[in-house]
Amino acid sequence: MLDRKKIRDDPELIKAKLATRGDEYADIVDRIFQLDADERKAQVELDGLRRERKELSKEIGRLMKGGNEAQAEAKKKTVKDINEKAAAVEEHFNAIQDERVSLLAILPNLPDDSVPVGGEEARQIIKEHGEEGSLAFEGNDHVDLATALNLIDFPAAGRVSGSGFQFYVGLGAELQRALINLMLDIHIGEHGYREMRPPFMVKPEAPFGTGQLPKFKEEMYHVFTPLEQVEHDPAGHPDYYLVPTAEVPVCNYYRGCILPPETLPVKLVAYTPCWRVEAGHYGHEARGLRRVHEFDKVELVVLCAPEESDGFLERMTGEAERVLELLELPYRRVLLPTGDMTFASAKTYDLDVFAVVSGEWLEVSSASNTGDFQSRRANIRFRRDANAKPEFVHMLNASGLALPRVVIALLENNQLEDGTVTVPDALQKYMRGIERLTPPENPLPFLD
RNA sequence: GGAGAGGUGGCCGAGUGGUUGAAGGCGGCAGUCUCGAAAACUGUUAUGCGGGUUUCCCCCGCAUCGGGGGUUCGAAUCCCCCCCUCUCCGCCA
Repeated sequence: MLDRKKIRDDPELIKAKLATRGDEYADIVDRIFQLDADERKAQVELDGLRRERKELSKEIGRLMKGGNEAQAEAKKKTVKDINEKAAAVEEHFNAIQDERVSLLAILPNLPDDSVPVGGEEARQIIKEHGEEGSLAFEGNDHVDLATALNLIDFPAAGRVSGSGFQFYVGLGAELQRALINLMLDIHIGEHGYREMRPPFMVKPEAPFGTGQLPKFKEEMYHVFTPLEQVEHDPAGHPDYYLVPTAEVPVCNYYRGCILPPETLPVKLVAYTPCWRVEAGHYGHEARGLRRVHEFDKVELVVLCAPEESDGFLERMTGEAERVLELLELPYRRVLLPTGDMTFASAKTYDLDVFAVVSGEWLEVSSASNTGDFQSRRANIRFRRDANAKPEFVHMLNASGLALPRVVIALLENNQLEDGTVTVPDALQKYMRGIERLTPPENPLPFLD
């Protein structure tokens, strides 16, 4: 959420900055500017009326005590008139405020000045680590490898849940666990994060806080209480969202709170499954593990003082890179341009890994500084000193990492000509010392 | 799922219709005292929005006692709905 005062102070500047993210925002900013002025005018009027009422009511109390009923009754009439007027002003005020708030909620964050302006073509490759490389033989892609090695049963997932889901089987399932544990251990042990296991279903307020709602409602799975219960109890527990990323529950951990001095920075790491609708993506884009409805991810979240967030973005991105280095995967760091960033972000780095057979760079991490955009929405503040005024914290998140595309690169890049796949050193101790993925002696039949 | 109890400021806790945004205590901060500290004493100590002044200094107003709605000239206080917490029983991984 942008600060309404910023729009009040310099609407043209806000319009210019938002124009780099899309052309639909100028009108909204103008409208908010107008509503803000009207709202304040209405508030002054309303506050004045309420003040009058308050004073008169006190006076009535005094008159009643003094036995002066006739005068009291006369004043009551006056207050009733004031109330009628106030009710009308209040209705007007509420209508303006509702519109202003809902418009403000659909404006994205302002991009940081260091972010390149433009669309996909303006992406900047900041850093490359490792070679794109190629295989000395004709390799298989991850779907064929995962199937041949009895790691992932795609047809079974289709039967049970539909496309976009997977059954990880045997070493495939172990590989998932190993990757999750490796990542968690690195971030906890080497990078000083605290692990958190958040709820996987959240109330609508949570994705509002992080910025998925209201604009991107259609990208999350929505879970409803059984109809019978709702009829029985219309107001109770209306709905939940399945978390699209751990960022949603973890960032909302301190929703509505004022953090005492010495609390910051708060560094949290969480593993969760992530659920995404990903509507409209089929074909090559979605083959195998490229784009799925449910996947595993380890996520880093930092809450810090405003002056520290720039530094944390660099650090967190580096921490995600560390995992790729341990996995010995070639990667590059990309600075996203204004038109490519997610709604809440002021600055984002993506990490892409190279998958040799697919011949593509695949996004496995996204590290974003959201500044005070999310903390305003989720109302998370802190005090520098015991008696200092509360300030909004800065919030950052970074995937560290999302598993499916890591698995793609791991399988494709590490395959040998005999069809087996080597396990990187760092991962072996998480996989019972297994050095190579080979077809099991008695595979679980994958049946079409 | 059944029965009961309860939600007030950073914390504890008073308050059942009229200067109560809220007594009292604890904690925090500042000061006095002290070589210093403790103790004691004094003062201060919620958040948001708005207006004025003006720029971070103050003044003023409004709202907020779990959330929402209602009654009333006036609600922390009365009524209704919801949420949450705790205790006991039941059920269950």
